[in-house]
Amino acid sequence: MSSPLPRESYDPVQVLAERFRTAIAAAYPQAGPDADPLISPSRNPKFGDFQSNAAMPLGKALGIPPRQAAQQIVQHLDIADLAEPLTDASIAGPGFINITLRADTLASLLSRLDAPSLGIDPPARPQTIVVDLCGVNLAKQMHVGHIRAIIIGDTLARVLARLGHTIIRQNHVGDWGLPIAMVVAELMDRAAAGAIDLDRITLDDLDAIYREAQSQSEADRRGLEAARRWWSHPKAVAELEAQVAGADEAMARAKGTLVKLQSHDPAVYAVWRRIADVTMAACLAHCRRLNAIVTPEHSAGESSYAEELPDLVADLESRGIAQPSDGALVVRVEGIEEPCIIRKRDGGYLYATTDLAGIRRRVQEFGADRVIYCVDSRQSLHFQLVFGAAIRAGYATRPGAGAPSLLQHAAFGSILGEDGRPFKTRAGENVRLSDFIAEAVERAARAVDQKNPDLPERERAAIAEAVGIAAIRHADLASDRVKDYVFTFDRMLAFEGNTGPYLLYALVRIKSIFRKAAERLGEDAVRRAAAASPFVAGAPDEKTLALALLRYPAVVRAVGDTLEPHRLVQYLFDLAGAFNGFFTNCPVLQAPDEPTRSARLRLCALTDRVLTDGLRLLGIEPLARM
RNA sequence: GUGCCCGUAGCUCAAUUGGAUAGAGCGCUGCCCUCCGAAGGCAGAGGUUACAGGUUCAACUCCUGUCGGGCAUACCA
Repeated sequence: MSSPLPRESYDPVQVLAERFRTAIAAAYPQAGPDADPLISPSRNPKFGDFQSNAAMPLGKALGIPPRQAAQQIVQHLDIADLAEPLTDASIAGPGFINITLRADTLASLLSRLDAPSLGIDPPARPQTIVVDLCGVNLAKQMHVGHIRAIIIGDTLARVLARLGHTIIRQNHVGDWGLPIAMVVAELMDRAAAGAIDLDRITLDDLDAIYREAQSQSEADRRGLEAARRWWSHPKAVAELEAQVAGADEAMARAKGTLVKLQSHDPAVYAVWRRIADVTMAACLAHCRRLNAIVTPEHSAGESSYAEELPDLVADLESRGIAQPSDGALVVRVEGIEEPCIIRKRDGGYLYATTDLAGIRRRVQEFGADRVIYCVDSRQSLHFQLVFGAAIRAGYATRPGAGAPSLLQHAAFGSILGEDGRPFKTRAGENVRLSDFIAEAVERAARAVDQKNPDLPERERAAIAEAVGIAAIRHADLASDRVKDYVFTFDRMLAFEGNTGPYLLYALVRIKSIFRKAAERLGEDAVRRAAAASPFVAGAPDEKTLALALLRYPAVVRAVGDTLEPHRLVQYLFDLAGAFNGFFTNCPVLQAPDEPTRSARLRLCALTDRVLTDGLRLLGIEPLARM
């Protein structure tokens, strides 16, 4: 079948845009070649498949009634080979031009889409993109708060890689500084006293010690200040002063430990190493279970920047970018009142200092064109300051490049409980990530046992794991990244409506069709039909499905541009819905004739591929049965 | 105090970045399995998009103000 379409065009929006651009240029040469055809899929099927909104701004710019402009455009428009003939009724409202594609156009667009790339071709100039994700701290148990940085970061990395860019994942590990030194010191004491066995220490133990040390030093200090201000009962103050003296002593000891750590004192370093190993083993295991690609090679601790910091600060100071302020050293960023503090009065460095070193390494050593930080939205001021400082310092510019690389904070909101407050256990504690995942999988297991008790137990367990993880990832990606979202297990694992399992289920139905088809028609016949039958998009549900499929490449690109995974989730929900409509109204194996059956088999195969591709971008592993 | 983010159906969320009558899911009321998996589909009810102005052919979307909520605000990460 010879097609009138340009070879490379699978996207109806682009094909139509080209034709409209030509028509506009012919009708209104004075509008210039840049006049935007404003093609978009129609929201409402009764307005056809696509619409052009070009006439309104054009009419405005040229002082012509928009409907008249629309008529002029239509008169010069040559799309008879693609679309149903345009009539007076095609121009609606203030000047919308409605287009309904011909069934054979849809068929040939679908066959273009049905290439290995699924319409997502490598960019002219692939970028190197660093994605900062996960972000754990040593000696701290992971909790639900971490899943967003893992899941969103992993998804964005997958999408950008799919778009053909080179991705460098970076798990920025908080493994340095006084808090860690305190844990090291405490651990060494306890080990020396024979109270613990370093070889058998768990992350839970470390977490407990960390929190003890942390709360002690902070609470005492705050208590003393409050006491001085409010009570000022001499005895109470004296008592607290004694406690703070104890805390100060612990602090002094931690500082000593930190110095030894920095000089790689073997005994101290070994304990620190042990803490890092225990923490990272747990972290990477969690990531793996969540289907997030984070490995040791992706992990760079703050410790790896420690030695660069004095030189970095000296560099900023000598070039006059950093200036003293109130004893500290700061970088001023235009338009922001707060300064970016890079060295404390006592000479210590801060996380902003480390992040500056991080940007320098990522841009200048790794050659990043773009650095994306998947971090909590509460850090947004911090990143504004650090980005501003890095750009001022030139650290964000690749050697030889004219302009700074793109630094982006892909900020995300918090996970809230049903009461609208941060998601916590009944006791008010953070929900441990392991408990959280376990509950999701357990609930999924109950559903699988109930709905499909005949499957072997092993398979049921594997399905429950996949469904539970799918539900978690979907829930975390489904709504607008920057907003907080309200989480409940009940809703997430109701398995109805826009959930992970719904998407998996649509795919399971497709797989089931192919299983049955292979039984009845033979594997080879099915494979041939699925790979090469002419597409047909005549029935309404076939057409809806076809239009949904054709949107896929543009959606993936939009996610890469906006860093908003919920667009892909929403799209896949639409696609799954379109397939479910097709499934109920367009029998495949019972199709009225052989050509229809083959065409539908191919449509199923393409839907399978797009759905699978999209789910994988979300880090959701497809299933054959559930 | 200042800055940033947010306010959409009873609940949880969308709205192709300024386009037509604001859409889904849950819940509610009814249907649809002798037919490829009902974790599905179809239909119904449910809205002054917090409020008041403004910008324009067109505003949930942009601007100003008010109210309400969250977060952040110099030496912790």
